[in-house]
Amino acid sequence: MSIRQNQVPLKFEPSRIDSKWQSKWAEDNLYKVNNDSDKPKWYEMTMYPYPSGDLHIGHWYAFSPSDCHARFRRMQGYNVLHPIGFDAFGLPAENAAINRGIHPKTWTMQNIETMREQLQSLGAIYDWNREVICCDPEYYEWNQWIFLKFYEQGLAYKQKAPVVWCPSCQTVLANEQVVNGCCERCDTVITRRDLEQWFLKITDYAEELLDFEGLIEWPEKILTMQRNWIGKSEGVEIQFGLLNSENALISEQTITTFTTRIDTIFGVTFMAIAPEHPLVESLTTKENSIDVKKYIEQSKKISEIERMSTDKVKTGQKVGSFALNKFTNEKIPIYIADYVLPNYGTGAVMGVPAHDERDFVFANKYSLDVKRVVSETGNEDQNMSEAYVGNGIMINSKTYDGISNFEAKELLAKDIEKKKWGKKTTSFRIRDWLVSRQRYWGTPIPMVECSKCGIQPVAISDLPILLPDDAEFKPSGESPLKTSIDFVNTVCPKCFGPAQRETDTMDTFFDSSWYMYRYLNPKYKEAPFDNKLVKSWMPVDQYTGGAEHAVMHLLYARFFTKALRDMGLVDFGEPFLRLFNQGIILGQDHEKMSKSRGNVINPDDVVTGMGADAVRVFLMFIGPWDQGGPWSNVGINGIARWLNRVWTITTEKYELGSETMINQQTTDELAKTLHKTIKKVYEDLDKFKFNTAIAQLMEFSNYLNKTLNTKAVDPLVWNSCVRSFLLMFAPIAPHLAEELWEINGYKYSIHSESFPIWNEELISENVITMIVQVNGKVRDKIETAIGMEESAVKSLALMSSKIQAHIDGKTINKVIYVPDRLINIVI
RNA sequence: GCCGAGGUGGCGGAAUGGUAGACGCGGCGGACUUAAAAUCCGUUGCCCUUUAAAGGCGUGUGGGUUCGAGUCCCUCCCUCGGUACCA
Repeated sequence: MSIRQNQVPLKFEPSRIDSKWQSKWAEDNLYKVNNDSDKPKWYEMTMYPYPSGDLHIGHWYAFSPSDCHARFRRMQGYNVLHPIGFDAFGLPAENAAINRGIHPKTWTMQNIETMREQLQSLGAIYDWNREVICCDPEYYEWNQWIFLKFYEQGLAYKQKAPVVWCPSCQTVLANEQVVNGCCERCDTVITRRDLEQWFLKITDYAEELLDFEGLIEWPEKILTMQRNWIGKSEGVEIQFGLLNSENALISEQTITTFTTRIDTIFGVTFMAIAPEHPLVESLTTKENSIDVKKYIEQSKKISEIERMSTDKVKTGQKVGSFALNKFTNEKIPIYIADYVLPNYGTGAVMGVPAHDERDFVFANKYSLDVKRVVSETGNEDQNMSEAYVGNGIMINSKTYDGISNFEAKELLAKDIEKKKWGKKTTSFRIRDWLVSRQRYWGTPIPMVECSKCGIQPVAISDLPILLPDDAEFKPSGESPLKTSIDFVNTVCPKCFGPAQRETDTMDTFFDSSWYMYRYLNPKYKEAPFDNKLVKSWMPVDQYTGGAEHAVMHLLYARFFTKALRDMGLVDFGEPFLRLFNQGIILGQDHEKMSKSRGNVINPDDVVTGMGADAVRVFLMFIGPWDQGGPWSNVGINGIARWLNRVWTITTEKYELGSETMINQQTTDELAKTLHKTIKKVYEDLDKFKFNTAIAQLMEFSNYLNKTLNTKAVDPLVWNSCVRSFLLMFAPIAPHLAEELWEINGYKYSIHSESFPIWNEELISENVITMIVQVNGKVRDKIETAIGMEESAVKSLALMSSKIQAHIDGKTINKVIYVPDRLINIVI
């Protein structure tokens, strides 16, 4: 794919120009960002890449438009910080190490080397002095520092939690390593294991994370996804009594369920609890114990697989005991069922088949009663073919009959609280963030376990806790750090006796939750970030990146900033004020790019042949940035042609011949076109509408081309048009713009210039094309002066022979007049 | 299933409720050339028409609102993305 057929030859040497300016900019520190500036600040960030070792076209699609936007802000007069770094910890490094025997550190650092070079070929305004590499101890030391702060605040805690386990590889798997319930590497069916693991209490912030007030401009789609992810629902917790099969109360104990539909309490016909529920054992009667055990075993194994592949198979197992509905005094059977999740609500569900789809399916399968208690407009039929989940009037609910179910919800909740049977409560879907990874290539969690003092935090003065080089990271069934004796054996920070280090490492989302602070001064030694710089630069004004990070990364980052704020470390609550999500670049076949499809485009090949600017411009031109779109080897030729034309227009000698006449009208028209162009390009770049901005510039260059042929304007006017054009071109095609700026004899650098400003007066028209419609259909167009009266336009329109032909003596019922736009004659 | 985005020429895509198809690709015709490529000029939604003029039809489907709908409302179909037993 390195040689494309029918490639349009360029009039300039792109590789020469690219490297010429890239090295000049670097030498001059042109893009070094000054922290002290009179200009207003603009912090524009793009999500940093994982150093996979190869910069693919998707990276170009993410980075070149964001660079263009940052450059535009720069030319608008902002002091712009547009940093880049590497998300350098993570699984692929460890996999490469396991497969190829290279140390993860070596592999990662080599990849960063090559990717840094590839990134430089973009010609972006990155300030490389601020590069962040999070596998560097200089960075992860502060991960540990922040972790200790979280621990101090009670936001970090250790608890048993299940992990996905591959019995064959003897290793913990990440969710994405599980394919159809099997290990992606060896295809073995996975199981689960309970391990003591570290969590961050993001749930403390669940309510506040739902508040998006502090954000200026985020896509509604992302907010919805975050809302759903947090999953707030308000309901009632209510206790049920417990009976054995002889109707005797088992104990004073009760079982609590959470429901959002307390209005259906009279329709409860069974209770379903999670197989993991703590009361399962005590509720299981002798005659059911074998079956219950079997069901629990089975759900442990199958649940994950079933969940992924099948839809809504509801199974359960009777435990033998009964629950007592305190409102009806009815005795209802208790089941364990894997559709009830142990970690949501109370892990127990009151089954109301008539008004819940899942309960309905379950009741059908086990022949349980269906009892309708909410009536949809008078329908009291008890033979239901499906659950009725809507609202209505209460029936079969004793004293609550006849009122709306909304009202009943309120009354019942109050009643329950009065009787002390339960309480109103709010439930969240979001769970605490599990940050422990049983992996080598990550930040060591700075904790120590002492047999005398228990879990102890490492002293801040002992940071960083370095990742040892000698750990065996090949899978063994334990955290790899356990194999480094020197690492594990340490001294208790409290009693100075022998102790062991925590051997889990941190989730890489920990790194990316605060890297925006570190960019400000990645070398800062006193703290994770320099407060003075945080005050002047944060929060990030514009963040761009893929929508795949809608919930995890973006939610974690918001949580971090709120937690840091509550510790008094920052004084704002949102890290990213504006967010824009780019789409996905597709292959030429309109399919997602993948090696197996063979439709991958290697940007290096194209850049070598056509230059960075051609690639940048094409990627921005194919369509709206947030929609993504297909690459095209043929389509990029159009860009090459355009760049050639730009080259010609801006380098050709413009001189008036002896017989050339300067035409005032042509000059005025050119000025108007220029100013219209400036307005359109300015407004489009502002809103990330690169495709239409470029289209407008193309139109303008076509117009300039015509002017070049007629030479009917003064050379001074011509030169100022070329100058303005180049300035608009600069953020889009920075190398070529700089070269042409130099050829035209302007002072280096174009990238230190301001974006042109348009003059609204020059844009206003005095003659417009009036559309004349008959019955809403365009029949003629007439030139009229601006601001013409309706009556005048009407008589002009009626004079048109084309219009006459359509009216043809019929009576005019009505005339719609839109000033300076159209007139519609209705007959 | 639910949530979100979208469906416009041969293709990528433009269009504050007011000229549908900007800009570009591709195609066609011409100029230049021994020739080809490149370049330049012209042309290009479909139908009818020898051509032109003049019509007619056209933004996934079917309805509606409006003087006027790609755009607003309702029904359905399809594509893509996200998410999933949340009680």
